[in-house]
Amino acid sequence: MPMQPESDEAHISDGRRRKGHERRRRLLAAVMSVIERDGVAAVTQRVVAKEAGLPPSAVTYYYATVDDLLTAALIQVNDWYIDAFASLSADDDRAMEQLAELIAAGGDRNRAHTMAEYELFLMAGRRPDMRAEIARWNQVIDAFTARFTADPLDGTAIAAAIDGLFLRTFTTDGLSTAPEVLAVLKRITRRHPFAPE
Amino acid sequence: MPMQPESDEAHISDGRRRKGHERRRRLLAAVMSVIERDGVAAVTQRVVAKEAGLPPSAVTYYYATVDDLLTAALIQVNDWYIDAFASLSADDDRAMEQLAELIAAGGDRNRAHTMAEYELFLMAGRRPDMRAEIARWNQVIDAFTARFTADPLDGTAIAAAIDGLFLRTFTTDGLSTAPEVLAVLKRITRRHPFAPE
DNA sequence: TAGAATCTGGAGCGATCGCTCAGGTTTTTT
DNA sequence: AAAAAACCTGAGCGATCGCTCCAGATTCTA
Repeated sequence: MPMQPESDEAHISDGRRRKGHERRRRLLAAVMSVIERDGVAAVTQRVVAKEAGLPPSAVTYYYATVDDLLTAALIQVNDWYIDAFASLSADDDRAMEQLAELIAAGGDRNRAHTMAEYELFLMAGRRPDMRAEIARWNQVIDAFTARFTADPLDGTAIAAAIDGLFLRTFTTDGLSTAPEVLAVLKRITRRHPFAPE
Repeated sequence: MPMQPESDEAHISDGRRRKGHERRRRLLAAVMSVIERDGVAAVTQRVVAKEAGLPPSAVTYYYATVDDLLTAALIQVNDWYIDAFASLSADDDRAMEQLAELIAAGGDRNRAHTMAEYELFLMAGRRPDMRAEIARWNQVIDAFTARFTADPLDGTAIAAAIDGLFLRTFTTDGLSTAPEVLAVLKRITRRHPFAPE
C-alpha cells in the first residue's frame, strides 16, 4: 500500500507509480464532476468509480475513505483558486478587472465549479482537520486585499465583500457580467462616491 | 392524506389537525438539530425520525420525501433570519449594532445554526424550485442596505459584505466579537476613513 | 530471470438508504 | 352509535452504501 500522495513532480521514472499518479488525477477529476453535477452528498465510492471509468475498489485503493477523497478535492480546488489569484496582474487596476472576470465567470461558465468550491468549503468548516484549507483560502484573499489597503478593518471588509460577491453571483441570476461586478468592487476598494459622513 | 402545510394559524379547532401540526414542528426541529450536528447529508428519514422520537413512517407521512423535509427546513430558517432582520431597531446606528451582534453570534453560539442556513442556501442554488427562497433572503438584505444607501451598486457591495461576514465568522476563529464585526460594518456603510481617491 | 513492489478488480458482508403499504387508532361528523 | 375523516405505524422491499478481501496482472529491482 502506497497511499502517500507521492511528490506530485513532473515526470516519474517508475512506471508503476506513474500509472497510479494518473489514476489519482482521474479520480479527483471524477469527484469534481460529480460534485458539480449533484453536490458533495452524491460523492460515493461507486459513483466516483463509475465517473472515472474504474472499479469501485480502485477508489479505495488510492483513497482509503470517501472523506480522504473529499479532502483531496478541496485541496485541489483551493490550489486552483490560489493559482488564479497568483496569476492576477501586478497592476492593481488590471488585477481588479481580472478578479471581476473571475467572479463573474463563477456565476456563468464556472458556476458549477464555484458551487463545488463553496460546498467543499462549508464541509471543511465542520471538520477540524480541514480547517487548514479554509485558512489557506483566507490568506490568499487577505494578501490580495492588502494591495488596496493597509488597514486590517478595511481589508476584512473587502475580503468579506469578495466572498459575498462570489456567493451572490452563483446563487442569483442578476449580477452576472464582469463590468457589473467590477463596478461593485470599485465601490468597495476606492469608495470615491461616498460622503465622509 | 393531508400533506398540505395547512394554514399555520394559531389555534386549530380540529384536534386531529392540531396534533399533526405539532408533529410537523417537531420534525422540522429535528431536521435542524441533525443539520447543525452533522450537516445536510446526514438528513435521512430514519435519523430525523429518531431525533424527533417518532417512527420513520411518520416522517414520510408528513413530508412525502426527504427533499420536502429539506425544503421546509430552508423556508423555516429563512423565516428565522427574516424575522431577525425585521426586528432590528428603527434607529440606523442601533440597527447596525444589532446586526453586528447577530453576525457575531453566527460565529459563536449560533454557529451551527448559521452553518445550517448556509448549507441549505447552497443546496437551494442547485434546485430550481428552491430559488424563490434565495430571492427572499436577498430581498431582506437589500431592504436593509437600502437604509444606508440609495445607490444600487453600494447596496450590492454592502449586501455582499454582510453575506461574506456571516461566512467568515462561522468558518474562521478570528473576527468573533460583535464590536469587531461592527467596526467592519461601519467601514462599509460609512467609510469615513477612506480617501476620496 | 527471480523476487519484490505496485496495481487491478470481481465478489460480497453488514448496514443503511428512500419509500411503500396494509392495516391500526383517534377524533370529528352525522 | 355508526360512519367518515384524519392520523399513525411496524414491517419490509429493492437498492445503495462504505469498506474489506484476496488472487491475479503488471512493472520494477537485483
